[in-house]
Amino acid sequence: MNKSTAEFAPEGVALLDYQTQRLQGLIGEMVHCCQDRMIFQSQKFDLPQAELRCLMLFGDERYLTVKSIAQRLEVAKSRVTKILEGMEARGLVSRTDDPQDGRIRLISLTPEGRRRAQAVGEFMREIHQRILLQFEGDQRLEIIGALESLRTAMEVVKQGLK
Amino acid sequence: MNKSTAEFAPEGVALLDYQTQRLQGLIGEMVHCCQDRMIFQSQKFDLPQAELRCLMLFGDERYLTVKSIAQRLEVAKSRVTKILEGMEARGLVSRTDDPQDGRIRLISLTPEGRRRAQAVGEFMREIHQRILLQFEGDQRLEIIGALESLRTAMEVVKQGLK
DNA sequence: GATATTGATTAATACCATGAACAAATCCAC
DNA sequence: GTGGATTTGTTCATGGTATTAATCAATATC
Repeated sequence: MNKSTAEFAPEGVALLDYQTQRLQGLIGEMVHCCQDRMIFQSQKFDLPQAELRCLMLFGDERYLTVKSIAQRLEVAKSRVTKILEGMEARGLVSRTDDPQDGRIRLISLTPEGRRRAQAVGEFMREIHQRILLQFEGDQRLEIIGALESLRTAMEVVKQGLK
Repeated sequence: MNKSTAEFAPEGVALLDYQTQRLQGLIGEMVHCCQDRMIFQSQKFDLPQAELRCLMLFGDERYLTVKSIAQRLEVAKSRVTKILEGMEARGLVSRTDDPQDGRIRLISLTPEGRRRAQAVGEFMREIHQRILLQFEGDQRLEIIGALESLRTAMEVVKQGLK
């Protein structure tokens, strides 16, 4: 690093502190931006955030159980019961009893639920594509690469917490 | 791009779709990681997330008002009243009447509040420094640069939504 | 067949957040 | 300076998010 730029680009410990603060700020802004987007989505599709998240779990899978939904959303089963209550009231999911196992309730999307899920998925894809399209091909690779490294580093630190 | 790697690195529209999905996934993982960290912090410092966020608003400033806190936290004033109620019960803030303007309540951190704020700030700095320290100097610059570009691109797209 | 386990629901509790209605203080215009 | 508008903060009703403990029915295990 060029020593003549010391006034603007700190060195040594000062540099690390500076970069740490910068990283903290940038991550905070990104997260904040994503949260705003989720609120926007929730309003645009007129669904509580939790129901939206639940809606997007049914990728190819025809049926899910309360337990599997709870695991994927990382919430308690009782929370899922509440969420499904709302979604059923909106006609997005239907519950049927498993003929093989009477304890299990099979949750599936209604046609309306599938339509909504597809619309939301398309919207999310659109958003992220628009972000990417602001960059040239090479820069896209760089950014994705950097993000991947960062994500891994963050998970490592998170594991260290536990 | 080398055509012989087409099986693993898609081209053209397929490449864009692939990168879009990748970006979406990575951003999602990062946000999720941050949210987990906030839950961890909340437990570690035995404070609700909203109170933690509020605690960190008092940087140098001696006094804040309910209104200014509401603006910074981007929540309704009535929410701030509730948050401060909790913080006061924990002995983190004190409210005094403004001698100049009887409508205004001046909110300030108690010594205990300042201690807590400092501890939380130190913890956050530590976390982000640990993330950075997993990279070499050059890579740190790259990642921060990429993150900055990405942040800006995300804000641009967000503005386009509105 | 008695007991343990599993899957789902219910109820109690707590946190996050908003909007409407309100009271008190201040501002401002005349 | 009095009267109306604005500003500041609180209270209240409501709704979304999420957990834990208790419970119940069905299944699995022995």
